[in-house]
Amino acid sequence: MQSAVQNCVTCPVRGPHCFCNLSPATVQELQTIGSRVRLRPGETVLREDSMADRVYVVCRGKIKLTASSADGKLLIVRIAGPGDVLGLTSLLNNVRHKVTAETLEICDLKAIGRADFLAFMESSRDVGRSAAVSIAWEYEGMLLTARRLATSSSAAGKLATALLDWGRMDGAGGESLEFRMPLTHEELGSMAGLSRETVTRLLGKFRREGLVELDGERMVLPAPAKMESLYC
Amino acid sequence: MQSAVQNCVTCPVRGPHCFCNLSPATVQELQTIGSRVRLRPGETVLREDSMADRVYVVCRGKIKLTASSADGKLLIVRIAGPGDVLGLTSLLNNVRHKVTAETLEICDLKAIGRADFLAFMESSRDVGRSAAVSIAWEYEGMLLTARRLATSSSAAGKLATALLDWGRMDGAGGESLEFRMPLTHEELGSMAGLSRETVTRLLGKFRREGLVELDGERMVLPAPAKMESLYC
DNA sequence: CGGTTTGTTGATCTCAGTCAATAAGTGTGG
DNA sequence: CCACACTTATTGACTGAGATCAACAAACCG
Repeated sequence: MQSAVQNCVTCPVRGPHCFCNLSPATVQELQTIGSRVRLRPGETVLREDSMADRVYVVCRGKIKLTASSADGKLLIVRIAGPGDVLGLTSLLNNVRHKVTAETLEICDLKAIGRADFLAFMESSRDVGRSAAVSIAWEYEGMLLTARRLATSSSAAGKLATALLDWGRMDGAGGESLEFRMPLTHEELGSMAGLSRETVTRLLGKFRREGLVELDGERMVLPAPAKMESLYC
Repeated sequence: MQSAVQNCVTCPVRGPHCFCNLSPATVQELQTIGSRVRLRPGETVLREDSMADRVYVVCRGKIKLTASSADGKLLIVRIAGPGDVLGLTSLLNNVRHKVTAETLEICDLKAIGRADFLAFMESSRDVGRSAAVSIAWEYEGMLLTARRLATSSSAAGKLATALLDWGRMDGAGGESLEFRMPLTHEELGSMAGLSRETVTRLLGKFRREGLVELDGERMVLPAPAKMESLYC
């Protein structure tokens, strides 16, 4: 039980789009509110259509966000990581959640009730700013997703763009992109709006063309530029 | 030249997701910064790939936001109206614009330079909050768009969902949705990810089925629930 | 072990994109 | 007012990409 991130003040998670990127005084205050939660892989953090009565700050682990349509088809919205906030947009809009969040790994979260969070936002001016930056970052990602879905006409284009987006978000920014790909073909299909079988076929094609290398969960895109020019 | 909205303090635009929904003192300050711009229909407010060096608050008129892919296909992101802010997410993320904004009518805008806006945000705590709420609202809309694009498999589903989304955003919330539809078939196609011809065919089909009534720019969806259950 | 999820490949079929031709509307200038 | 150009809408025919169905292999797991 020692390894949970216990202290916002000493926590090293401070990316540029990280919600916790606050002034020292405000971090102190953040430390005093909310409660810590530890979840095992596969647990549900928040559920579509439920009321947004609290927000969760991700301290450790990755969390899959999905949105579903009436007939059960899924869209993988994004994979949230440390520094992200879950449920914030729904809470601010005072509407029900439109996404389901499910842990992929062991996760540490900080849960903050609605009233506490709003009070926190009123109390320090950098909270609103940080929330805005955080949501703005999510928004830009969502925009890329929507554009990809709307404008890539071919299945190859959709899958290639989805892989490139993922790799650029997750991996190092070198010439060849290398990253973990924990999703099944079915889930990749959900991201790109394709069927499971089509994902299999296309990955095979990409591999034969030398655009994708696969080794278990490890995925490498050796020539992202070429991939983009060919299919996107 | 009298009709331009000249004063933030007396301006009546104060929706729940409106950026200008600020405390009186902050509105006073807003009034003192930035400069007013009037644009005619069809003019460009901001351009994809340009730097986000200012934000625009929409005071009057409607503005079409589009995102384009490498091969020139368009996605209509949304139609912005009074109280919306343009360019805010790009400015906060310090990246180039990912959308192009073009006026549909005569528009009054308030332009605020990057530095001024950031200073404004630092000066009053409700600015950050209001910005966060504003972006959160855009985010939710973007999420709906992406979900629609990803999960509606059939063309009819995509178009029906696009029309329903549009009507619910724009029109009254009664049993039958009635609203202005200023978009051409081509543009509707861009919203839903369809070709122009398919839009024509589907609108004809919907009309024959009594799901859509058209009279010039006026569009009525007499049975949104039925439409949703049939196609979404 | 058996059962379930995941990956792979082939065959078929349908939906919607594309091409083409035409009509209808809209504005412009003579 | 008409001729003209241009945009937008409409309909038909064709075709191809990808979903679906089906069968099976491989991995995973209690």
